[in-house]
Amino acid sequence: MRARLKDVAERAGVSIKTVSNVVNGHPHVSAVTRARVEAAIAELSYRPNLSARNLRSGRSGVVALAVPDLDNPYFAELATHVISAADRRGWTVLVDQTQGDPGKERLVVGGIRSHLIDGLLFSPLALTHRDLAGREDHTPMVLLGERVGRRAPYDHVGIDNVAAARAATLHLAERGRRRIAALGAQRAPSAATARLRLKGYRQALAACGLAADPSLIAHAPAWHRTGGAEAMAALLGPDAPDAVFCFNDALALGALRTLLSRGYRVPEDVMVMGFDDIEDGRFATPSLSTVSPGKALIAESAVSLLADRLAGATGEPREVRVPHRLTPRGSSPYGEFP
Amino acid sequence: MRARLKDVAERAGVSIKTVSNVVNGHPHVSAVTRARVEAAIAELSYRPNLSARNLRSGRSGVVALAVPDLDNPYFAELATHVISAADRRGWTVLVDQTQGDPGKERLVVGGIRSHLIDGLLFSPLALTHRDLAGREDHTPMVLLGERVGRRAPYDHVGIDNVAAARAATLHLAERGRRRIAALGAQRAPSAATARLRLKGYRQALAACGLAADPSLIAHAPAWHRTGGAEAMAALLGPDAPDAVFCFNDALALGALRTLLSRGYRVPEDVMVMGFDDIEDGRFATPSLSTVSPGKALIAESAVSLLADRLAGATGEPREVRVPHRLTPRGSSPYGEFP
DNA sequence: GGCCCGGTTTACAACGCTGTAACGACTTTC
DNA sequence: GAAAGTCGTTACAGCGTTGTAAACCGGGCC
Repeated sequence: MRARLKDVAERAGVSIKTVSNVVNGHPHVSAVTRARVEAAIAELSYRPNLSARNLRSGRSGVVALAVPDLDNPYFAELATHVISAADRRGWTVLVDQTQGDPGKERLVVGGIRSHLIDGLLFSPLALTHRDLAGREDHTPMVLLGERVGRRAPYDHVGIDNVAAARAATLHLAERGRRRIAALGAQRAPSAATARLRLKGYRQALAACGLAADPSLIAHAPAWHRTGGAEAMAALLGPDAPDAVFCFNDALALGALRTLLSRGYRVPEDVMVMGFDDIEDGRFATPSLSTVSPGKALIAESAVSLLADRLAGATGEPREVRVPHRLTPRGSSPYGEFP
Repeated sequence: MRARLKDVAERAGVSIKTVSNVVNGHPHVSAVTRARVEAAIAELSYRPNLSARNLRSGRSGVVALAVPDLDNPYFAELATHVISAADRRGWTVLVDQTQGDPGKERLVVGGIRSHLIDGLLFSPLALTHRDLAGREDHTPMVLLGERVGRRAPYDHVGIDNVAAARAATLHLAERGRRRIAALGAQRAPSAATARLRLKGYRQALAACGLAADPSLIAHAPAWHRTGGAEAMAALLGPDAPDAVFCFNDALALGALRTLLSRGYRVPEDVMVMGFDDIEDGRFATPSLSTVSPGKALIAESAVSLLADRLAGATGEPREVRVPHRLTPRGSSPYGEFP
């Protein structure tokens, strides 16, 4: 059987509480006693029982990260950063996959694991502010990605999607492209990110005096490669675009594949721009231009906001805007084309 | 404050234990009482305190999954399957990233979270059987990937790497290639997977009567895209290979990039074969031929083995070999080339 | 009517830990 | 030399839950 405080105490010839004090690094323990206790701890290879500690203290040292899907490289990369940031604070991360399913998302915010976790980092996909408004669980929560409703009383970390999408579109226009398509529009009421990126795209067109041709807007119900490949196919034809701004990198990689397999040259015939800066894009051929959202900083900010709440901060919900960066690569290069 | 059993009991006018019985679905609770208790539970939106339950029962319902890095698409995809498989059994998954660091790996198997988790699924990278042999923690553990040492007393799930590598190499030889390179060899004593795949490669060459040219074996200290790109560059030159078997898909995608950017045609000049069947490979141009290791089945088997141990199974360590499949795609197609 | 039996409900203790308060021994201060 | 403080250590209670064992209650049987 595993050793308990009691066993260590008996072995060291002190009281249980003294062992507890040593374990927790309390002051007012004499050097001699401390040494004896530490020896006993080592001999029995004692480890604190976290369940008991949690029960007593109400804290578990575990935070949950709920994302749609770790298959998605963006979330996988975000998760590594969150785990690192949490680790730096001595926390462990428990990962929930919601699959973007409203039911599962509701379970997560409803506190399905509430007694196990101290806080929740949640990247919602399907839930609207309505769902969050009625939240009964009181575990601190920080929202990642798009803000869900203007009034949701939760800390939020995200980027300025409108500005980023505008910059990405302008980047294509600056390279002389006139028929710039947008790929990844969505109709669902919860698709806030898609709406904002489309808005930025339209602002950029307007700023350049380019007409907003509705046939250049391609919808994609899900933002993965297959959807990008299909949506790109729908854009091609007699009036094919000369550039396409995809609302994320997965869509862009799918689009790239369709373009190349149909004999289009990238970037010469069609420039491609993504969003997210996932590792794969860097190694595509040609390498994928993209918007880099600073994932490490997003993760760090989110964990930091949560840390404040766990430390008892009660003020107004805070809004963190993490800066983004345009990262031009081979699919939209500077310079001349033949 | 959050409701406890006691609060529900008072509201329903019964004892604490009766509420506990209802919550746990015990028999011998009258329909009337059950209904009253359930109403009270709903009104107070009671949720069991998992810490207390764990303390009492010694079970947490949490299993840990320790992988080198979620950034790596192979592990990200594996993680999604593990999380799903665990979810089906009502378990939650806590993810640890070891970064392939021996120190962190040792912490994980040493039981750093032992009181928090019921079991451990561990995909070792750096640890050898020596490290595992002295394991003191008694949390059930199942090893994923390469077997660490022949005698480690742990259940293990993996694929037949030698056979898979042999099949992949033969596949290239069958398409008429004679100078087939291997990319991803490693010298570290812990690099069991690399050794086995190299062995399969050599067996295939021998079976075809092809000479084993040492200059065709490229080393890569880490199996990511950058390493693949660099190793591929080292293989090129006057005696460039006409096919390359990469020990995983990330290496292959890096190699692909080097080949294309240097003007080689794939598959005409050089065929490329990967290993792992990650999503990215499917969307590369050309799409990447690979070995599919059945990740869903690996995850399911591992969770199932762990479930048996948690249920008290004590027999000999079990060895599960999950079948693999050769998945030819554009980078090594059937048919003729100009 | 008393007794036993089965289903239903309950009191109690314990899981391992830590905050509180109090204790004893020793030092400092007037 | 007595009072006041300081330091190191301890006893105790309680966090919310569940297993155990015992109490309770009504119906069927002798």
